[in-house]
Amino acid sequence: MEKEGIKIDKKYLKSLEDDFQNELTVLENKIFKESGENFNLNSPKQLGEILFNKLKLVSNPKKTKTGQFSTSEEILSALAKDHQIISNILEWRSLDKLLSTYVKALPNEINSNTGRIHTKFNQAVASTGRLSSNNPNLQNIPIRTENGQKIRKAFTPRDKDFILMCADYSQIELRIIASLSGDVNMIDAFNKGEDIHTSTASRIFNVPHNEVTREQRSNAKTVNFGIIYGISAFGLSQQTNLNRKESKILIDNYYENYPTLKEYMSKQIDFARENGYVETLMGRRRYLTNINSQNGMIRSADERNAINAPIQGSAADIIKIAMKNIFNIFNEKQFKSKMILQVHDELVFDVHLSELDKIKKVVKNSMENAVALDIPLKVDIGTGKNWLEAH
DNA sequence: GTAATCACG
DNA sequence: ACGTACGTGATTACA
Repeated sequence: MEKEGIKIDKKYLKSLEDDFQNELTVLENKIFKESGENFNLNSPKQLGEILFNKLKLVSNPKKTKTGQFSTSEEILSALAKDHQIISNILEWRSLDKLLSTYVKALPNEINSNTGRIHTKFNQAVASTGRLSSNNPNLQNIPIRTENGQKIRKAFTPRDKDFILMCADYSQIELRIIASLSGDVNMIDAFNKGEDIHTSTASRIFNVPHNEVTREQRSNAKTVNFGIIYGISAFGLSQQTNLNRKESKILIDNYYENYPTLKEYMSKQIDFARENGYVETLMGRRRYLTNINSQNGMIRSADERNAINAPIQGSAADIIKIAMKNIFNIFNEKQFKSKMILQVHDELVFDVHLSELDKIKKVVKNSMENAVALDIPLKVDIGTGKNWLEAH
């Protein structure tokens, strides 16, 4: 994958650079006018001074651990409703991030021999066994916002005879925790092919499947993610519109509905206390040296890791097995198509058009059957003339 | 070199 | 009472 690299559309990025730059200038002028002075918008320190000392937007502003005013997205978003300047700052921030980290930086990474970008995939960095990517990081290319999606479009097939293909695991971490725990309620939902978040919502809010509201599904989704992270009532309340008490009730409901999952989580923590490590499906260990710490906060962090590491790590094991099998088949069959990126639960391929049907089958089959769990693994595949379309 | 922020799964 | 979600990397400011 490092050697193959991925092609980007340099001209397109250049025009995007101009668009973003123009928009930033407009926002900048508005912000400075509203502030009554020019300053470095990229300095959280200067920005904090303006917002909270000069304009006095709130009476008791939150500070970071070094005593500086916090101007994080989380803090500013809460103020956006009442102050136009805030929404302009947030917009400027996100646009400037995209411009400096991606639009301007990526073209400089093109290798002059291949005309493509060659990242590094590190195999011994992440403590859970995931890969990481750097120089440049191609595992955090934007996708969530509209402007971010414009950047994804810059990633293309290597030439006119190729097409990009993405294959991603659907809900792999929840499927893993369902399988490892053996919780029949969650296993059932996956086996029936149900939308897992709707299914969870139906259970924890005690309403029929077809009466689950958007908000209920959204909250259930957050709880499902929280479970993977080693949930706390506080953490959940931060991520939802629920307060701490409501969050606790929801978590208790969750455990009542998935009792075997709860049991599994307790057993993982007990195992870690006893042995000082936890392990993944394939036996990769994560040592947890603070699992018996007297300091509650430090101990809790290791307890969350005792839950999370086997899940995140097993997902990493599984996709690595799939990658190895795919690589071997590609070699045997002497395909012209190449595997070019891995993004944790997703593989990206530069596919020769003549091979598309075969490649689709090989990849889907290899990923879905990398290991046998108590639940089927599901893989979604897409193709397109750029990375956004293929997704 | 560290802190703050924010991009992704 | 206290402080908290898991895993990464890049950019920028600033001491």
